[in-house]
Amino acid sequence: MFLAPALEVAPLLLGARLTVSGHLNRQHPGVPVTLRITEVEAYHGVGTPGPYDAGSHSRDRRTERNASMFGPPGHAYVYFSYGMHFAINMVCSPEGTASGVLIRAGEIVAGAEVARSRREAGRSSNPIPDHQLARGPGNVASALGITRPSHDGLDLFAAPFDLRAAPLGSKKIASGPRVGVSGEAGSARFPWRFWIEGDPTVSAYRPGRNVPK
DNA sequence: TTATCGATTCTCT
DNA sequence: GAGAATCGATAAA
Repeated sequence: MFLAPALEVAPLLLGARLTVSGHLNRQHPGVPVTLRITEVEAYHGVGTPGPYDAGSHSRDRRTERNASMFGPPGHAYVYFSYGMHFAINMVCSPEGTASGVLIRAGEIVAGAEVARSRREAGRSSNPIPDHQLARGPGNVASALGITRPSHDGLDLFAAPFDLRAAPLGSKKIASGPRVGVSGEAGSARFPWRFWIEGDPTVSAYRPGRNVPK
């Protein structure tokens, strides 16, 4: 087991509340939406103590895409994925080094109507159940109205964000391999996914390709 | 219930 | 040009 910034921070984010005021989202502005975080993943990058993390965007060097992961801790790294989704990370390591925690899922505890209208925009099928409003990293960003051009690199502890720790109570934390990460980095040797056990908002596990036992 | 597949575009090789 | 830290619909079992 390895110890490094993102790995220390990831479990602490479970149960925390992330509020995003909607005004930066031009397509779907609205009242603030608050997420109770229930699932996260840690990623290591350049300059972070611990093993080489082949699943990390910042595994080798700084690029235009991952630049904010090398920025100050406590800020957002927002990336665009699979041609259609955004996902948000909290940067964890000192400026100049890279590590982050991907916010994978949560429960919408305020602003559910705005979140639902953003999620359902452009789709014509069944209404989305409450527990699926922010299930999966792409859905988290969608429900909160987060995009790369408007939110990448911003401080998570200042407007339009407001991140606050919250006690987890009697809930238990579970951990396991990360979702969709290929190769050894997606194996049980990297149990860097953390979630609140039994919570219905936690996303489904999907193994990456070529993951060894 | 589980498996497969298409959508869509950015990033790096 | 290939692959990607995904999602949701549809098909199969």
